[in-house]
This record gives sequence, structure tokens and C-alpha cells, in this order.
Amino acid sequence: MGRHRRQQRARGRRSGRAPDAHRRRTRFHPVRPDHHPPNRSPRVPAESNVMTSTSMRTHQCGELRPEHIGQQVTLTGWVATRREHGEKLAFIDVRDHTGVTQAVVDNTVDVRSEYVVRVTGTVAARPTENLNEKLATGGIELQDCTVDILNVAEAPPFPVSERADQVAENTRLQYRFIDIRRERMQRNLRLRAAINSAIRTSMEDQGFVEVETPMLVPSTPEGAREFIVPSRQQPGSFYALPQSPQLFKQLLMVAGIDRYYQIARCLRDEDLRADRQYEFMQLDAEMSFVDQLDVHEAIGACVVAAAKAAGQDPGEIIKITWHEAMNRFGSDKPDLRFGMELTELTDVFAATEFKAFAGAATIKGINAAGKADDYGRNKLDGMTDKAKKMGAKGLVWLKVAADGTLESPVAKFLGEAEQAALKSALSAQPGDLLLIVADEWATTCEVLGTLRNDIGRPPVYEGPYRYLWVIDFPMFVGVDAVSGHPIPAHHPFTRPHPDDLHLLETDPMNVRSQAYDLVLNGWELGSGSIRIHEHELQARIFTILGISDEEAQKKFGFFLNPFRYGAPPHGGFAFGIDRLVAVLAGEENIREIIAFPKTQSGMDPMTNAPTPVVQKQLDELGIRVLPPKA
RNA sequence: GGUCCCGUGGUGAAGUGGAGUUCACGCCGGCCUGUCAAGCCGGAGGUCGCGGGUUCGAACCCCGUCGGGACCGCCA
Repeated sequence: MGRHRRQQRARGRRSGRAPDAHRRRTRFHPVRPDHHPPNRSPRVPAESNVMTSTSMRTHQCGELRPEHIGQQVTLTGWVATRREHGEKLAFIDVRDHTGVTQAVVDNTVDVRSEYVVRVTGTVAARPTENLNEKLATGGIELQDCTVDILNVAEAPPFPVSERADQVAENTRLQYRFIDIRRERMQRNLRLRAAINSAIRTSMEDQGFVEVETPMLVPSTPEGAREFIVPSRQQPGSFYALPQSPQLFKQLLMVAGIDRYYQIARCLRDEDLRADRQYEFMQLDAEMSFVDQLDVHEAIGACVVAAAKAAGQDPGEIIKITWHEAMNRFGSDKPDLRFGMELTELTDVFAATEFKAFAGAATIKGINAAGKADDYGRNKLDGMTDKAKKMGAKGLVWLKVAADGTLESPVAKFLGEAEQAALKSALSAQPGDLLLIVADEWATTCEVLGTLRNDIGRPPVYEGPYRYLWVIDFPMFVGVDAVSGHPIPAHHPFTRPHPDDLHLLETDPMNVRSQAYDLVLNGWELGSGSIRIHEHELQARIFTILGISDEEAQKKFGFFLNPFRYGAPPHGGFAFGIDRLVAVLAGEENIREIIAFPKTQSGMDPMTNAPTPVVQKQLDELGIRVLPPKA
């Protein structure tokens, strides 16, 4: 740019208005190549043919093709880049969420990065030697352009491109309104919208009725920590924000809604993670007169619809029992994309003289095929530490040498026959790394399951997508050391497995429940259960849990009493939409598919929430803030 | 509540006791008529998160603190 541009800038600034005067002829233009990392997220399906022209534009920046050649069009958007070629020629790329188009302009047009512009010009074929195959609009450009500056812009803090993937996330969140201009965020948010839409359509096609439940609800201190909201009219009393619509949706079954759903915002005041935010969205559903197969079918259809909205066909959703999941994968949310299954070795070492193995309840191993060279002493020690932290007494590792012998500190304690049986059981080949744990069944499974994930789990954006139902969860997860009562694995309204009812009092730890999880590539998408609808069974469960009638009445009275008025058999499910979208988008972190997420410490770098409030607000609520702890 | 990692011009990085030094991008100015992450030349821009300590001397070592991230606990 030269003199002209400088002068125009000066004039525009002096007058303090958008420089309408900047109408310049240009020639034409293309779209910036949409960055799309290989094996990354799916593209949002083609948008419908809705009319997106407005009084200010005729087309969007990603839609012009050679078939439009000769038409006069008007585009609106942001200046993505400017390439100058002397006083008479410059190229500007105009961007909106659909893509970019190259406009050929007179270099006296003073537009800079992220200026908001309207460009009117004639669609023209690019010279054949100047086609840009990286751009969807790379066959054309706008020529004879008039450029209106609709707004000026300061230089953005980071580039509005895939290069900002390298920028500190905190900076991206602080300027989220710029970050979301990027193709990645546009794609993620639009994918999310498409999935939400598919979920609604699927649920409604299946006769589910959307009912909205309150955000201000009574506090029920079981389970996750709640956000509480002080009541102004009842000083000293508080609402809670819902962890889930659980109680309301069950009452809707009593109320004869029959099939309820809601895309519900849920809030939990627990520490944040890559897959957890304070507030998150769930597809929440409940059905009357069903068994768990009915629920699996309905929710499965909904998830399939969501996957198809992301351009995928998930195929059949398989089912395995919790026990099988633990036994084979050492996890209740197994990632089925890779093998390395847990192999039973208890019999192999039944008569061993190796003290660490002798008498162990369960001995299992995994074969990290070909990984022997990847795991040196440091990493192996680290894995051993991890195993011990998880409660195992130790971890045995063996490397298979080129000649087939086992290299390990403990090899000398294992007999030849044992070594041969071990190699056979694990199909060991030279270069393999074998890991063995001998302990209680649960510990053995969990430790090896964790190591299996650590060693073998592919990145989230690597397919295929493997959905599964994990069914027959145990009713109880352990026994309270103080009270001696069993600890429920799910909420206390979960229905026991009908075949195990007789064991409730005598052998509670072997009672299965009618609870189930939906798992995708190692992510727990959600869980549900058939509920208890009869008063007698509920009372029996409370007795087993050590909850007195009085206590039950006090804690859950508003929920239990309605069940006396004709509660139908019912069950339901809820799955986290954020997690589903993240996996389908190929994102490791749900913040990438949320427009305005919180950081790990629960803050929003853009709004600076949470903030102190003025004293008057506290006074009205009868709240006094204590000084910080020393 | 805990473990570990990270804070250096607008952005990303390099700098492990000796001058705010370096690189790329961006920004500002100049040149440039077919670029498309244009190119070439020049320039500006920093309280090395903050506070304290050690040292003749600290971006660098120590302590604290704030902010960010991963994980454990937690998430019926």
C-alpha cells in the first residue's frame, strides 16, 4: 500500500466513521483452504439449501463456483489476508464461516486483517495457471470489485487460522469471540448443533415428549457436590442447581408422560477435567412400561442418529456384561479399538514357586506386542509405581528376546514349563513386552486395564468408532468400613437384577443391578437404569443400605411419596452430549466443542467469572463472606 | 486435598549464573501487476507472571504466591 492507503487511513480516523468512501475496483478472489488435519474430525454434513442472502449480501464466502462466472455478487465477511502487488493490484481473501473467496482489488483499498467488509464484484474465472486447488472457491475470483469497509478492526492477538491451535488455550478463551471465527471452532460448534438436532428428531420420532424441568431445585446432598443458590425471600434457605433432572423425570413417569426427554443442562461442583465441566448438557430420557432392552433400543437409535449427523454409521452397538468388561479389558468403559486383552494366567502359575504369584487369587497378563524396545527401565519403574499406587502388590514385566527367551528380573524364579506356558498363553513373539499382575480379581483387572490404556490407547480422532452397552453392573461397590452397610454403585432407586433378588440380604456383593452404561472408544457417554417403582422393594433396599424410614422420608420424601399414587414400571438413561460431540469431532477435550467453557479452576478468562458481588446483594440475601483462611 | 509440568515483545519458541540476547509469525513503514501462510527492504515493540531471598551479578538457583494444563482423590 502506499501513499493512498496512508492518506485514507488518516482521513477515516479523523472523521471517526467507517470509511464509506473506500469504494475501489477490484477483480476477483478465492477462499482460504479449510484446514482439516488428516484423521481428524468429520466435516459437518453439507448444509441445507436455506437462503442465506440478506439485504447486505447475495452469497456467502464459500459458495461461489465456476458456474457463477459472469454474475455480479456481493459478499460480506472478515479480511483473512491481504497480498499486495504494487500500487494497482492486491488480493484480499474475504472470510465467513463457509470459507474464503479471493477478491482482486486496487491496492489503494485500505483493508487490514479482520476488517469487516462488503465486496461487490463480478465472478470471474481465474487464469488457468492461477487456480488454487486448496480452496473450494479456488476456481474463481471476484473482479471489478467495490469494497465497503463496514468496520475496522485491531490486529487480532493470534491468527484466525489453524496456526492458533498452538496458542495457549487461556489466550484463546480470553478472546473466544475471535477463536470461534476459526474453521476448527466453527466446525465443532456446527457439528454440535447438528447432533443436537438429530437427537431431538430421533427422540420425537420415537414418541418422546420434551418437558423442561426446573433449574432451581431442592438440595439433595447425596452424590456430586451441588451449586447452591441463596433464597432472597427465605434468607438462610437455598436452592440447588440440578445435577440432573433425575427425580423430576421419574415423577413425570408417575404423571403419565410415558416417554420424556430433555436436552438438559446439568451442574456439578466437582473438580474440572478434560472431559468434565461444571455445566454440561445431557440427553435425559425416561420411559414407562419398559425393560432395559427397550431403553437400550431407544437410546441406541438416538445415538445412531447423532453419529449419522456426524457423517458416520456406527453399526451395531454391542453389549457386554460389566464382569466381562472387567475380565477382558480391566475397565467398565473399555476402548474396543485395540486388542491387548487381559489374559487369564492363574492356571499357568497354579503350582508356581515364585512367591509373588503363589496363592494369588487372580493372575492376569497383557502382551504389549512389539513394545519391548519402547519401554526402558524408567518407564517400567513408572508403571510399577502406578500399579502399586492402584493397590497392587507389584508388577512383573518380561521382555521377549530375539531368541525367544524371557528377559526379566524375575525370569529366574519361573520354571521352564511355566515360561513356555506363559509365552503360549500370551502368544508372545520376540520384541513383545509382557506385563503380569497377581492380586485380588478386581485389583488385577483394574491395574492391567489402566496399563492397557496407557500403552495402547489410540488418540481420540483415530477410528473406528466402537459403541457398546456395558450391562449388569454390580448393585453395590463395597462395604462401608464404619457402618458395615453395602455402598450402592448407583443411586438407591436402581432396580436389582430380577435373578438376584434373593441374594440382597445374604450376598449383596453378588447382586447385579439393572444399570447400564453406554461407552464409546473408552469414554463413558452416560448411564441409566431400570428404577424401583414399588414401595416394598424400595424399603427393602433402604434397609440394606442402613437408611431408616425416617431418614428416607426426610431425604427423599418429596420424591418417594408420589410413588404411592400409582408409579408405573419405568427406566431411563442420560448421556453427555459434550462427550459425544467431542469424540465425534475428534477432540480430546470437551472445551473444544463448548463455545464458552471454564478453565480447570472454574474461571472464565473472557468474563473473569466468578467475581465478588456488591455488599447490597449480600445484605439482601443475609449472607456474610468470611475472610480467607490463613 | 494431592502429584507432576508450564508462565520470556501481540503469538509461538530458544536462552540453565555474566548487557533484554536470538529465531519465526504478526504489527508499522517502503518497494512490488497474479498472489494465495505472496516476496524483498527497513522499523517499532519486553517490569522474562508477581513478591522475597541467595549472589559482585538472577529470565536462569531457592522460598512463597498468582495464573494455566495433565492426572489422582472427587464426579451416588
